[in-house]
Amino acid sequence: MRPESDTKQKLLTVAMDLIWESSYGSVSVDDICTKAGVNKGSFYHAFKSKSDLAVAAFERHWESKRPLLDQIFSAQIPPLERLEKYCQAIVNDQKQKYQSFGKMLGCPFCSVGSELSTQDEKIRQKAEQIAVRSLKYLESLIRDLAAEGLIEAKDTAELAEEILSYVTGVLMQAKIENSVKHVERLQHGVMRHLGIKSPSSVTA
Amino acid sequence: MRPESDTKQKLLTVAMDLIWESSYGSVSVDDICTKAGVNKGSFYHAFKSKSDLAVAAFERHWESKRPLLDQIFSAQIPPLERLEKYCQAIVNDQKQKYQSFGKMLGCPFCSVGSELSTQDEKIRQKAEQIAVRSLKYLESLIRDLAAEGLIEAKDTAELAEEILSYVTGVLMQAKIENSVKHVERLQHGVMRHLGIKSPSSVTA
DNA sequence: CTTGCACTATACCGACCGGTCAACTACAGT
DNA sequence: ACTGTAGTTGACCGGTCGGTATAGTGCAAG
Repeated sequence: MRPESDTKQKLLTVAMDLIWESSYGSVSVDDICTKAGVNKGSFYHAFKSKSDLAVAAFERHWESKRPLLDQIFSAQIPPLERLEKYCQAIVNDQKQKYQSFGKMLGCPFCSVGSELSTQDEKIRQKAEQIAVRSLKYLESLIRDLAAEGLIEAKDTAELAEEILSYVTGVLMQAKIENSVKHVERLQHGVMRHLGIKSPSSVTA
Repeated sequence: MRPESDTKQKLLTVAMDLIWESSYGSVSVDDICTKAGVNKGSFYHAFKSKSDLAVAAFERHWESKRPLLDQIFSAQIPPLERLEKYCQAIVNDQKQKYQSFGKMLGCPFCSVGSELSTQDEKIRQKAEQIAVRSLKYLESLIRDLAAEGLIEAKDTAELAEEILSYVTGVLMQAKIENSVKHVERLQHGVMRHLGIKSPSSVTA
């Protein structure tokens, strides 16, 4: 086929969708192949295992989100506004998924990471790597918030980890509660953790 | 057998252990039966499905933790000390599991809840119920902290949800990172979220 | 002794699992 | 036209899945 590897791309997209909607364990290779319109043999020509596909799907999903993240966390934007946009992007994403699927899906990296971290080391490492990448955005944001005197941060790295834990925790609880309500207060909770009082701008 | 249902108890305990160590999807009914020394027939005499067993195991695990929780959150203890003990209990539990299994296991309710919330409504509801029970402890604690003037809490329920999200988020990240380091800062992070400065007592 | 019942034991079910394989196709370089 | 190779196809593998069927056990009440 001409288009490089159409098959690979299709498999990655479909795998991410299916696994995000249910779980790694409950989605079979056949499920993925069927929905992607790809034969079993082609699957194993493109990826050497189901686990391998999951790792690649993680990477691809992150890459697909990067442009938006780079935009949100742009140094051109005042840090407080970055924070707002970040939280809003998460909330919007979750709401959109909720409308599509009728249920809260949470963070795919965390859901699968939490499911498989004790069993599949490669997937655990990938989930960890993505957490580390997320922390880079947050650390930079926190430093800039401190530079503007909005917060006092002696321990930037630790604070970033706390924020990430909180954000992912909220998404997990929202999934368990299967409700958007919880996640809508995300920004408020993040602000409280950072010790920022402000009602800030409207941003609407 | 005399001892009521020894079989049932054994299955519940073994199921919790195995599922906590790996995941719901990767533990089979046969695995559970073998490790519990129970035959398949007896399993399905005691529980009508694997999912049913999981729900019962959740309930049993919570009940086994209740005495400790009631003790930690006793109104006889100053609220700040309750908070410290709560965090310490979690850290100790995680460390102990880490030593036993060589890996971080996180919170079983959250791991399984996150894995199955979109697929098994009964398990989702059980996980949610346990979250609600946990919130009761936290809300009461927060009210008492406010009564002592240690924090200002207009929105007790929301604050309790935030703390629970943070705590479970930390446990999940610790599992993904497979490190105790992260979870050791739990108390510090909780204090920050509550806006309590104090280095407080040593408690060591 | 006999009946009834809670519980156990094991063989078994069809469906499905992740993964393999050899035959095949399409196309690039020669 | 010939060959090497990347990619495709679908039948097929042994094993395992959650769950069932049925026969058998020990025991307490009649």
